[in-house]
Amino acid sequence: MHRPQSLGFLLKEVSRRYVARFEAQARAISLTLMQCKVLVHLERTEGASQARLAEITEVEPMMMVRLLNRMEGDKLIERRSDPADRRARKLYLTAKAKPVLEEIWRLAGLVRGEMFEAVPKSDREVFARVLEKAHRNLCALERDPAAKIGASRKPRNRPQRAALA
Amino acid sequence: MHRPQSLGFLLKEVSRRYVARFEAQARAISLTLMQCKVLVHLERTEGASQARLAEITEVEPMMMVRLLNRMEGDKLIERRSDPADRRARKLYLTAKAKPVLEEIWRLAGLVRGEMFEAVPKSDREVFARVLEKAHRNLCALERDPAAKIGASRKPRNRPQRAALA
DNA sequence: ATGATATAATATCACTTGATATTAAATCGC
DNA sequence: GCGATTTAATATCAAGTGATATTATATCAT
Repeated sequence: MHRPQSLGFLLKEVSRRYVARFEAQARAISLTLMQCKVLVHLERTEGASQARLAEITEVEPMMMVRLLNRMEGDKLIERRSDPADRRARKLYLTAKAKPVLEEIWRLAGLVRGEMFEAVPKSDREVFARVLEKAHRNLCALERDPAAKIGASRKPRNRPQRAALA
Repeated sequence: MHRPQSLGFLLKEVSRRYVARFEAQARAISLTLMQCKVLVHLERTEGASQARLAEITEVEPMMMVRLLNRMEGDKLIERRSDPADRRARKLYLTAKAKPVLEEIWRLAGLVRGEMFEAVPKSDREVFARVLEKAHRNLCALERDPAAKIGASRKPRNRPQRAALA
């Protein structure tokens, strides 16, 4: 247990455990981390369309539809039709969402504290800066067609059907 | 784009993009990151059972079955029955796996370099240390029943079926 | 030794997630 | 203005993933 491993494997593992921990704590408000993320971003962009919010939160549009369906049912958000674009729906938080947002921030701080237990402040700051830089680097690679990558399909985990050829 | 956000949200996002980038590069060898992780760990524990390898790699046993089914079909690993325990199957790398492992390490280094582009070495080291500490902290929380967490189910993203009551 | 319990591997099923298709309405080129 | 293209939201379907059940075998307590 705890043996050092490739940084990439570790990064994925820490992320997975962080999400699990956050969601364990967030069960009291019955929200997933993604739902919380959407609420947090929506607070700063009320009136945005689903497409805009999907872009900001880096969530697939179809996933956004599902998250919003759920949260609309929970009366946390409202979809109002946009008079300027009859395709779009403008998004708003409900009054019920306000205290939920406070709780989200409380939980975020709580779990961050648990994760960084015994990590000095200066190290946390370096960590945050590196993480932000890594994010920018990876985003740039995604947009940039520079790094040549083959065009084949993503590999599967399950055994492929035995090729009958 | 790139606006600062909660560290937890960011962590998940960076992890997701790292995995996507790694797997884009790994398409040439038709392996997912999880498959690579299993191979890497298996190299150091040849002869281990599936349960043992699942434990080491922090992969669910059922997922391990599926990964191994796939990789056995690809002739990267072998399952041999254990004479000392007729339930278990001991795992071994095939000759075909050796060059694949070298390629995995090459890709891991490549993508790490891309991710940490323009990040000074000392910051990378701090980042790695903090990540390892965060991992240990989160692992401890999982085992430890200390932090009281409710017993309800994980919330769903999809709208729950309208309760007919 | 023998029944009770635990463990290894796997099957099954339900739920999640991602890719693609669909539909309606906007915008663009002319 | 009008057809071609793009975009917003959503539906549909296939594949991934996790929880639990299953089966065979091992271990433990007596």
